[in-house]
Amino acid sequence: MRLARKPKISRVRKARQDRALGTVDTILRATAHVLVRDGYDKASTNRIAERAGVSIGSIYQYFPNKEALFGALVERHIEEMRGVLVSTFADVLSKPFPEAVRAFVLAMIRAHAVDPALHRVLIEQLPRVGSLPLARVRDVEADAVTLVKTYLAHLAESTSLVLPKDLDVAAFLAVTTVEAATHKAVLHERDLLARPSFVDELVDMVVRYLLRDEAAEKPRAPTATATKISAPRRRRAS
Amino acid sequence: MRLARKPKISRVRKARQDRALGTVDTILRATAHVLVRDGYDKASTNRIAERAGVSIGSIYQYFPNKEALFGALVERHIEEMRGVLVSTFADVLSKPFPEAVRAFVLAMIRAHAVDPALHRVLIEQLPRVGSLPLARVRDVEADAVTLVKTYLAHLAESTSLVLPKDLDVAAFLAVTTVEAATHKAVLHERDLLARPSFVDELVDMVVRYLLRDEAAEKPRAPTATATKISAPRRRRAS
DNA sequence: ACATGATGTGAGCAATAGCTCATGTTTGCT
DNA sequence: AGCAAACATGAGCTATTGCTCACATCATGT
Repeated sequence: MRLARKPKISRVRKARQDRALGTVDTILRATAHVLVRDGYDKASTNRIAERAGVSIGSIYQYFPNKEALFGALVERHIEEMRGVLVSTFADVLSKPFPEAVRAFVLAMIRAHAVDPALHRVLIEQLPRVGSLPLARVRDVEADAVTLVKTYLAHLAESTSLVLPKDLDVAAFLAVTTVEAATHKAVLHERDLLARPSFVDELVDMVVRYLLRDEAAEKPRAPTATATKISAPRRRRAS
Repeated sequence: MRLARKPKISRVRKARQDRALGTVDTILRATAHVLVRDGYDKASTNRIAERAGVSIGSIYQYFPNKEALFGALVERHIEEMRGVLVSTFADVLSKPFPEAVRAFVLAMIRAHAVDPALHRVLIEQLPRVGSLPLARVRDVEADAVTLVKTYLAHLAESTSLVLPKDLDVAAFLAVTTVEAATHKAVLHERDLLARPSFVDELVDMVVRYLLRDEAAEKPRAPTATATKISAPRRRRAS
């Protein structure tokens, strides 16, 4: 209600003792819990404090305001998903093409499976938490697009594979497609997701699109070769 | 804040006179305006009334509560987009395959261009408005998937085209892909959207995926034939 | 043992939200 | 013209929110 007021003095402490670290973690867990259970509207700071078994004062000891509290939660969740993604990307990039796509898809599914319920609420209500967390998500997505684009460029140079001309659009479409499909499937179409054909088809779709050769006829075509590529730029340490 | 209270008596009027119809329209316009300008959190009923140049009382004359107000706005917007979509679908279905896909993509872009700013806020904050409007959006999407699936089934029967085996997944992927790509492009990647290659590539992707023939080599392949198909089921009159 | 800063508490305040209702104004009908 | 119903008003009520601050407790070094 009163998010507009300028902070007079930074009264916010950083946790220095173990006890405090624990409190911060408890608060964030409670935030996630209440958010998932009651939705953003009902997730008042008082309620969160109650759930955490902590006084409201403690929350404002470590977070300047409600927005920062939710921001921290978002940041945490993004880093978790990002961790899953990045840790898989390393060997994704060294695989032959169709397998790399499959690994990419599987990584995306795993990343979305970290905490689906929280992920859902976060995605659905992210902008309400301020513009910063939303920007962070776009950063991650932009990173992915850049990565894929670079990967495709390397592929085009070092192999005989025929790729789309407009790699900007191609990378955007590939990432958007995989992200959207896994996102929607994990959140709303668990039965489709459970079918083996789901991953197969999604991989098939992306491979068929990116590969303009008779090599695309069989996903297992041994035409593609391995390519190393630089890791995605990090904005800060995880 | 006080959405939980049970309605004692339906005090809500239906607009019968022209003046009232105008008031309702003014209120909804103001709701959209404030929502886009200030975001959902700041979009209080008092503020909306002020913007509309109408007293708060008037709002509660036609909407039982804030949720219903936003619900009505969502309903309106959905019907508008749906109108654009459905009106294009008629001739989409009578076209040869690759052209049908292109028309479908263009229709989706047009639908998202109805009121992008409002669409954005609505999408981003929809769930907060209650579960009903969100369900309506899913209905529309589910309709699209069903429609595409039926279309594909007819295609498979009446032509020699080779399609994916799992039509459920195929239809889901096709709709999700086109929806997500156009949605993200319209909202966040206007520069990509502006390139001619955007539509070309998106169409190409879907066509290549759905068509497992040498017929897919050239999007303009004259192999595909026209097929008529029933219109999407409506839930209520527009 | 004691001092000092880090940590934790919770009653309560100012602001604002959604919403009501007593009252006034306009419209349509005879 | 006159009347009833539809329409419109807005001061103000209550609930609740985000947040403060004076104070208590704990952890640690000396």
